[in-house]
Amino acid sequence: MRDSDIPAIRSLPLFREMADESFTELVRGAYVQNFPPNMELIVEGDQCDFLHIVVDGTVELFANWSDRETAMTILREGATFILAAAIRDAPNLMSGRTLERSRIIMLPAEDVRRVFEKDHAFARAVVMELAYCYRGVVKGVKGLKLRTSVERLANYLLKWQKKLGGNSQFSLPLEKRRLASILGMTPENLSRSIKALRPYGVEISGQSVKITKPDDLKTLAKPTPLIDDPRS
Amino acid sequence: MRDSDIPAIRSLPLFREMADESFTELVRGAYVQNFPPNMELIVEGDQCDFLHIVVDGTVELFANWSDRETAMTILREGATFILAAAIRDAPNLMSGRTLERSRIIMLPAEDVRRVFEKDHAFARAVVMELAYCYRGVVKGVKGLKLRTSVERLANYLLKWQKKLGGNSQFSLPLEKRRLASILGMTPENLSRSIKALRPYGVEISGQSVKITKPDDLKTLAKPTPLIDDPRS
DNA sequence: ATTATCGCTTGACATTTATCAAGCGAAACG
DNA sequence: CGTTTCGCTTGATAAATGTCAAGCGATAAT
Repeated sequence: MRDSDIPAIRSLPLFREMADESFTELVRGAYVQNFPPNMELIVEGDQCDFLHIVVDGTVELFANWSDRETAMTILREGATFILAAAIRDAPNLMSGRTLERSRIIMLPAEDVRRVFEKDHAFARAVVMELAYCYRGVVKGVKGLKLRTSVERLANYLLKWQKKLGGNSQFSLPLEKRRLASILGMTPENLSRSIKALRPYGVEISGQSVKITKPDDLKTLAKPTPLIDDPRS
Repeated sequence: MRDSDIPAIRSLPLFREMADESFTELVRGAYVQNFPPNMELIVEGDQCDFLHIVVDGTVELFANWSDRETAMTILREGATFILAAAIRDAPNLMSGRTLERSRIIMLPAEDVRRVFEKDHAFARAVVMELAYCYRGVVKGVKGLKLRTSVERLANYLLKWQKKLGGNSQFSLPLEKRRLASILGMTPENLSRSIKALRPYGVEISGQSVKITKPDDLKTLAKPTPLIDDPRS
C-alpha cells in the first residue's frame, strides 16, 4: 500500500469519523492492489476474509444459479462490498469481478470486526453504510417487481442523465449486455426496449445517449425517489 | 405496555446482549399495541418515527408504484422492520399492514439512534440484524432474476416444509394471492404453477400441501443455501 | 336458510420476454 | 492490410407470464 492512498481512504464516509488510532489499526493490515479487467475478486459461496473498497475503477457483483448468471450491481469509486458478509462472518452471496483496471483496498474482515467493537464512530459508519446498501437492494426489488423492462430502462436513463449533470447528451457508463443483465433482461430485449423508447425522444447509438423529449420520457418512466434516488 | 411483555422483548436477539440501563431507556419510551387484521402500520414515503418489532402475529411489507402493488416480505414473531429507515432517519421504502391480529412494539427511532450511540452491544446487534436483512433481500433478488416462477414456487414449498419440521404434509402459512405476490406472479399463474408441480409430487388443496416425491421436487427446484437458507 | 362475498381456479387470449439463428460493423489481432 | 473476434442488432419463433371473463365453492352476512 502506498502512503499516497491513505488520505483517499481516510476521506471515505466509512472512515472519515473514526479515531486516528482505530484508522491506523485498520490500515495496518490492509492491502491495496491494482487488478486488471475481468479479474474475479470474490466468489459466491466462499468465506469472506476481506472487506473490499473500490478506490478506482469498476466492479461488477453478480450471481449464478443453475447455469444462469445475473448482474446484481455495478460498483464504482468509493463503494464498499461484502460488508454484510464480513460483519456476519458469513459466505459471500455474490461473486465480484473487475470490469476495468481497478484499484481495490482489502481490509481483513477480522480487523473490521475488531475495530467495530472498539470504535463507536466506525460502528456508526458501518451501520449507515449497511443501511444504505440495504435500501439500495430494496429499491432494486421494487423496480424489478413493479416495472416492465422498458420502464426500468427509461428510469435508468433518467437516473444517469441526472447523475452526469443533467445534460441532454451523455454516455452509457456500461456495456449494453451488462446493462441488460442489471435491468433483468436479455441483450436482445434491451435492443428492442431502446427502440421502443424512440417515440419518447431517446436516441442511442453506441454508447452515446441523447434525450430530446425529457418530459415525454418522464411521463412514461414515472420516476420516484423511493425507487430511483440512491440517496433518500 | 404490560410488564409481562418485557421479558419477551429482552430475549429478542436485538436486545439480548445490551446493558440493563440501555434496555430500560429504550423500553421507557416504547409502545406496545395490539392491532386488528388489515391495519396499515406504516406508509411508503412517510418519515419513519418508530422501529417496529413483531411480538406476535403477521405483518406484510409491500410497495406501490403507478397503480401496481407488490408484496415484499412477510414478517412474523421476532422480526423487526424499518430498521434501516430508522437508523438513517430516512423515509420508508415500504408500507406495512397486519395480516392477522398482531402485537407490535414500537420504539421511537430517536431513542434507538441515541441508545445505539451509547451501547456497544446494542450497536452490534443492530448491525447484525441489518446485515441479516440485507442478505435476505439479496437472496430475494437472486431468486427473482435467476429463477422462473415455477422454480420459485418449488423452492418456497421446500423451504417451508423444512421450516415446519420436514413433514411431508404441512399447511401454507399464507393466502395464495399473497404468496403469488411474494413470489412475483399473479394469482392465476400461481394456480397454474401449482398444477405444473403435480408431476413432481406436489398436491395442494386449499391450504394443505403434501409433497410425495421430495427428490423429484428437489431435482427441479435445485435449492441452494445461498438463496434459500435464511440463515447463512 | 338464503344470499352475498370473496378467494381461488380455469379457459381463452394478449402481451411480454426469451431463444435461436443470422448478419452487421467496429475494434483487436496477426 | 486483411482477417478475426466480439458485441450488438434484427427477425422469426417459442415460452413464460399477464389479463379478462366466467364459474365454483367455502365462508360470512342477512
